[in-house]
Amino acid sequence: MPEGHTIHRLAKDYAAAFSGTAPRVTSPQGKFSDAAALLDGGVLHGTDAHGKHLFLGFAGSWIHIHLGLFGKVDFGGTPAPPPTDTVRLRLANSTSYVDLRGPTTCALITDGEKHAIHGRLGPDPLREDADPQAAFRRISRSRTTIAALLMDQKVVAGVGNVYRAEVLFRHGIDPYRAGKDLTSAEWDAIWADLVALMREGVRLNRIDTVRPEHTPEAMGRPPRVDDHGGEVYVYRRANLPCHICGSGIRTADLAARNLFWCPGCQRS
DNA sequence: TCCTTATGTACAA
DNA sequence: TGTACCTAAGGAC
Repeated sequence: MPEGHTIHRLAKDYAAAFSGTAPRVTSPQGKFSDAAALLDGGVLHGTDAHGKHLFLGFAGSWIHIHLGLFGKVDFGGTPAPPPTDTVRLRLANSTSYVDLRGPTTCALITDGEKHAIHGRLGPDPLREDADPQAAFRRISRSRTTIAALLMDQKVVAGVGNVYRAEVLFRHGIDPYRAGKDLTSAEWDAIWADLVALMREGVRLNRIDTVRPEHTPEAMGRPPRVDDHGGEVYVYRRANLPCHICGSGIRTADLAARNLFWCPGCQRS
């Protein structure tokens, strides 16, 4: 689940259920018990998200959450069921509960530490304060592939393996092209597309990247939903025919992640 | 019941 | 570049 759109959606959902209330804060699994005891009964004043980092605001401190590859969050109404022994953090008030499992990070941090995290992250297409030119300055100076640069959170924050593969497909760009060979106009178009795709991702809580004219329905094929919840052009479609040109979708290891692209549609 | 895999990151060598 | 970390689902036996 967790690319940037998931985290921004979680920030909204945590705020809707708990902002302005003083939830019970517990750590059934135990790894966050000391901090939970400090926060228990304090008011959650708001939430924030930058890239894949989620922040829950309490007086004088923040809970910093990063889901990593496995982290999951589940919301529910009262009465909350007994927590299972993998729940790292539970918030519960008179109407809702939310459980966090398997995060890479769940830590209590100061304002200053939060500020430092923002400082090391690149612009986030889902944040109003984002400066896409800051990303282009790094990209246009780099010999690294555009596929790797899009996954580098210091360059752009919030893009993960699905949006990376899909946005490069939508712009017909070979994932192995060097960042320095990307034109300013190409970057502007990619950025605008990421903003639109990721906003839609927050709204629908899933990743859909296929244009209306390319859906199976529009192309006279049987309806199909990919097993990650949305509909995509190339992500995890290795060896299947491209929706547009019919070429077999290719896959390769790039920086320990699976890269997917269409050799017919992404030639340069 | 075991093995693989996953939309991620950090750190060691 | 490799490895460690965190969890759960699905598939092979």
